[in-house]
Amino acid sequence: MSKPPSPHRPRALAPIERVPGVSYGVLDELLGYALRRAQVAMFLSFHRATRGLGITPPRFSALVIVGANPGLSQSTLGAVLGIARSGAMLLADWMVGRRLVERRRRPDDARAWGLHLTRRGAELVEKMRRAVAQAERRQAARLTAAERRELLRLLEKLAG
Amino acid sequence: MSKPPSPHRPRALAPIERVPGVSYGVLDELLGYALRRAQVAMFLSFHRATRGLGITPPRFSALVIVGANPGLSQSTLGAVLGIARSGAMLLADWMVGRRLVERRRRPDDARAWGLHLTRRGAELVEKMRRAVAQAERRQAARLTAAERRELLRLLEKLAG
DNA sequence: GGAGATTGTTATATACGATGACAATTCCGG
DNA sequence: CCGGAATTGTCATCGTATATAACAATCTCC
Repeated sequence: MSKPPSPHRPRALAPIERVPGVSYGVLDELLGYALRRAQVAMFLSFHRATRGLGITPPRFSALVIVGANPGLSQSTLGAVLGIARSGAMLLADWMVGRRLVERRRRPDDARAWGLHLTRRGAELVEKMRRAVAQAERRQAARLTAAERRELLRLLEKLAG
Repeated sequence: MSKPPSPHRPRALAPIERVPGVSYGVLDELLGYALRRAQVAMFLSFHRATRGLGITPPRFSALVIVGANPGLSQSTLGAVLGIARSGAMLLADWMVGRRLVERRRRPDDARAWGLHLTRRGAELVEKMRRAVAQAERRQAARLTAAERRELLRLLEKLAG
């Protein structure tokens, strides 16, 4: 069993433009490559829309998840986001440091913390939610509403 | 102008499973989130299929691009992949170190190198191409052929 | 010919995630 | 109810991939 390399990462802070005069070979036929280009485009749109909120997609996801599941443990947060416990802790530290989230002891399990949005956190989530929705709308403006729904459906189906 | 945070990265080496009993809130409606889940799934499929070849998606892309554009400069390679010159150089170093690619002086420009696949590189690209195509086929088996084409089309349209 | 852009290179910094260890606590089979 | 196994949060450490900034050599264009 070989050790897996690090996952495929969108690295660009600028759109990945097609370079004129360059042939892309088999890349043009591959879902993986198209997926990455689309993700970089969405990331940039996200970043533009949330500039100044100090947020990133993982942080946004974490806040939304905590908001939707009060009392969630850090381990479960990590599982939901697909990261290790240690990473979930750093994320929680960040949220707590900004007073967006509180750690409360759980009566049922003295090992675990329960994560809860503060009032401040809830307000920020709402602000972010609007900004992100706008970013989505702007980027997805390249598609019709029906195409957007279809794309969402196909992505879910592909990811399983 | 705030400094951009690092781009949205798929971090998981395991599929991002839905955790039962957890609500995903607004995330379920967002293209960005669906895109990431799909990309992680494709990355895992890629990794499984190319295990042992010591390859990653960026390296694969770089080799394909060099193969399709003999004599390409490192700067252009970086532009195509959407990374900085310095990163393109590391990628080139890796390819040259494995004797998959040669740097040849260009008669028209003494600053730039021209990158060329070696015979060994061309053979590896062909082997990889087959493995990656198989990975795509296996993962995209969740979709019909028509759905796969439609997904590709929508992703291209979204990325612009 | 010279100013300014481009190319490759190097050094440095940063961000994010994994891994592996640890103590406290909980769970579970007997 | 007891003791081993699993889980939780924490910490220290490592690895990878990126960016940025500087530099010399070279090219472009006026």
